[in-house]
Formats: sequence, C-alpha cells, structure tokens
Amino acid sequence: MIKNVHGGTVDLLGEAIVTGRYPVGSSLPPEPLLCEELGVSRTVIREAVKSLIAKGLLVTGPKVGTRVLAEEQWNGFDPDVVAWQSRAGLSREFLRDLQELRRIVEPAGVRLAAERATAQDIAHLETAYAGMQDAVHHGGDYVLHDLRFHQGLLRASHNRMLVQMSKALGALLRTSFEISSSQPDSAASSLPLHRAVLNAVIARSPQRAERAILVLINDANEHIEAVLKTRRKLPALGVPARRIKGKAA
Amino acid sequence: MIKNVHGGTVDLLGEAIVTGRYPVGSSLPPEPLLCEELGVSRTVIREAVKSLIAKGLLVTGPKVGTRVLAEEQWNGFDPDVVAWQSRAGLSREFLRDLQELRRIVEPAGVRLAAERATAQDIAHLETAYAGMQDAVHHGGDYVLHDLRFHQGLLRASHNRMLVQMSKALGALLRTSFEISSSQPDSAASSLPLHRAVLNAVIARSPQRAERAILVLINDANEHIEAVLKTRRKLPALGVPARRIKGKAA
DNA sequence: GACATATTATGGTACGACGATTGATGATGG
DNA sequence: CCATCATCAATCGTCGTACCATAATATGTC
Repeated sequence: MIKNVHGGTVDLLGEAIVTGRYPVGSSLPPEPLLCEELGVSRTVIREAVKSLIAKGLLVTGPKVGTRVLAEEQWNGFDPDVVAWQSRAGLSREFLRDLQELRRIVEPAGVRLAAERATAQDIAHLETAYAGMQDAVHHGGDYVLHDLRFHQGLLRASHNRMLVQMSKALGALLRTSFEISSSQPDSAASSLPLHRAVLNAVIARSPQRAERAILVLINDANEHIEAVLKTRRKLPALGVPARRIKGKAA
Repeated sequence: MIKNVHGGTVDLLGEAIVTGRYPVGSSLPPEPLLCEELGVSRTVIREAVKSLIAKGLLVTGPKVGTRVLAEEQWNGFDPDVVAWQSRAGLSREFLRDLQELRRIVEPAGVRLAAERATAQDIAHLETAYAGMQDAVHHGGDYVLHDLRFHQGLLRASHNRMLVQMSKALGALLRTSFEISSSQPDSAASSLPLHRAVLNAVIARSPQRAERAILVLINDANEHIEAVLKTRRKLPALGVPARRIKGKAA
C-alpha cells in the first residue's frame, strides 16, 4: 500500500530513528549497506536521507557518515515526525508536556474563535460534533471527529500560527484522545463538555468558551492519569501502525 | 560561502517559493530546465526538491510536475521556512498573528520558568541580560542577546513543546525585534522590563513574572505599531539576506 | 459527442563513475 | 617516547545516462 519507494523508505528510516533503533548520536550504516538492507538503490537512500535531514533528524558529512541528531534538534512540529513519535509510543513526560501545551494554547484559541468564527467555521464544528454524537449513539470513530472538532476550533481562531499548530498537533492529539477514550464511557461523558464549548463559541462568549474548554482538558487529563496509573509501562499503547495517507515524502 | 551545492540550491528554491517567484499552485519548471537555470545536475535538483517536499512546500508527480503547495501546507515551524519568510519580509497580518502567539505562549512559558528554572537556566539568562546591557551602553548586537533572553526563558520552562517553539520562533522574533528596535531608545527603555522578568523568575514568582512579560510584550507591540504606521508598505524591512550558517540541508 | 485507446511529457528509480572532505594511520623528527 | 605532520582511505557529494511508471493530452472509433 506504499505509494512509492521513496515515501516508504523515509517512513521506514524515520520510524527506525524515532524508536531508537538508530540511537541518538550514532551513525547509520554507510549508504551502500543501507541499499542492501532495504533493497533499494542508492538514489532512493540519498533522497530519503535528505528528507530526514530537512526534518532535523540527521546530519551527514564525508567520512563522518550519517548521524542521528539529538532529539532537541528534531522538527517537533513536523507532521511526519509527530506521527512517528506517536506510533513509537509516547512517554509519560511527553504526555505531560502535551497536556500542558493544550492548557496554554486551546483556551486562548477558543477565545479567539469565539470572537472570530465565521458561519462556515461553526458549520464545520457542528458537523464534527454531529459525528461525535453519532459515534457515541450508533458506533463509529469517535476519536476522528473529536480531532476534527479541536482542529476546527483552532482553525476558527484565524491565527496562522495556531492553525499551524493544530495541524502538527493532529497526530499527537489523536494518540492522546485514544488513551483517554480507552476509559469506558469517557466519550459519552465528554460529549456535553464539547457541546458547551461550541455553544459558547456560537454565543460569541470568549469567557464561557475558555472556561468550557478548560473543563474539557481537565477531564481528558483525569482520564489520561487514570490510564497511566494502570499501565506502568506504556509502549505502543495499542496505537496501530497506520500508514500515513498519500504522503509522497 | 555556501557550503555545498545542495544547501545552496535548497535555499535558493525555498526563498524563491516563499517570496512568490513561484506562485502558490503553479508548477516549477521541469527538472531538466531547472538544471540548466541553476547550473547543477539533476541529482542536486531532485534532492533539493525532496527537501522542500519534506518541509511541505511542494508536491510532485509524474506529468503533473512540481507544484507549489498552499501556504497553509507549509511547515510553519520549520526553522528554514521561517528564515525564508523573515527574509522575504513579514506582512502586517503575520506580525499581528505573531504578537498574538507571543501573548499566548510567553506568559505561560515564563510562569513555568519561574517554577522550574535551574541555576544553569538562570545563569544563561543573566548572561543574555548582561549582553543586552552591554549592547545598550557600549554598542553591540542588542537583538541577538534579546533573542537569547527570550529563548532562554522558554527553555527554562522545561517543556519540550515550548522549547521546540522557541527554536522555530527564533528567526521570527529576530525580525520582530529588529522592527521594534528601529525605534530610537527602544532598547534602553525595554532593558528594565527584561530585568523585571528575570528578577521575578529568580524570585520564583510566576504571577510577577507573567505580569512583567506582558508589559514587555505590550511595549514591543507599541513599537511595532508605531513603525507600521510609518511605512505603509513593508517589504524587506532592511533585514539583510543573511546566509543560514552551517546548514547542510 | 462520448468514450476508449494511444501518445508523450515528466517525474521515479537504478547504476556506475569520479571528486571532495575529513578522520585515521603511520612516518618522521625531536 | 612523544609530538607533529604527511599520507591514506572511507564515505558522502555530484554528475551523467538509461530506463520505468504514471497520468494528462490527443487521437480515433462508435
């Protein structure tokens, strides 16, 4: 199902690096070796490596080889990098940082959304909400619509930076949502909390919207904490190694 | 001074795209043509294009050519992309969004910094502050140390996401600072405001730190507004087309 | 005029060669 | 025996050519 050799190779190497199969600071095998191992030409290897360099995962140099950079150098907001990290399993600290960021960004985002949302923005949010509702009552992908709801919220802020973040956070939030959704009835209980946010946005009330989203985030936080208490180790967390869609690079 | 052909080509194409020389939605010339125009081999072109694809600027396909994606698709937090955008000149709306983001992220960041900063973090901040002080009194690169101060602040939050953002925001803030610094005496007047932030962090007082940084951001905002009123158009804004340092990709 | 088929332009992949750079090795001299 | 320097070699960087795969366009047929 991999669209082309290049995309598959980038994905393979990227995930191998993020999961630590090639540890930070170490060197990848020389290009000819990688060609053998992956069964592709040197052209493909080189272009894949260039892609990973562009994402901040690698540096190369003659004689020094291809080294894995420190995690701080990675483009932590690159959708691909985020996807690999999510697939690899998120650490407790990572989830803590993510929740912290949500508490910073989302309240501010919905406040702006309450001020600036267009009719179209609200229509999108209603659609997403309807999808969540439908998923609760008749079965369906709750997490997917949950994600769309939150991304729609940030998009409605009409701030480019926040929109950018919503895209990057996509894969991250998905994993986060899947964790909190693993709690029974969490979806049904969080549904009215989402409604409250949406209503506040429609009513153009930044204060109410902010308070409502904070309730929502705290709710998610409790679910996550509960799950974390259960599993002391959290490797893959049951996140399926989904293929990135049509991503050509 | 360009280290290698690849890096130079990525830079050239990236900037050409960001500045709109290749408009969004249009196609780049076919690879053989680009080879001629830039005087490099097809290998280099292809690897450069792969890098730009990785940053979300382009998509390619047989027969469809190499198309420039919509601005929303670009990795807005990629340091290179940010650098190109800064060099190209930031629009009024872009600066507005940036200031908005600062008002969201920095207050929260310094609050965390006030709670978590290590002795080393504070030492770094003192160094940066000393640099700013020195620049005001004896001449020097005020903006550089200003930048380090703000990045050190976010780094002291010990939240990976915020640290990531501080890196991406680097080039953006630099441009922003250069604009506000173009106001006479702005550096000297903002110095005590920075001191107030640092003191609050040292005193471990999140509330005071937050209030202090808000004063600082508002101050910068006024400077920016004043400058924007002056120049109705703001093209390159006098930002020199600096070379990215040792960037190999 | 609508649909099926052939054409062809363009990127995707492979292979081979040589150049450039830098870490390592060994030689030379003190 | 150690330090400095020159040589070497491994590895990425760049180039060129050839061929394959795909999809937009043109062509032909009903």
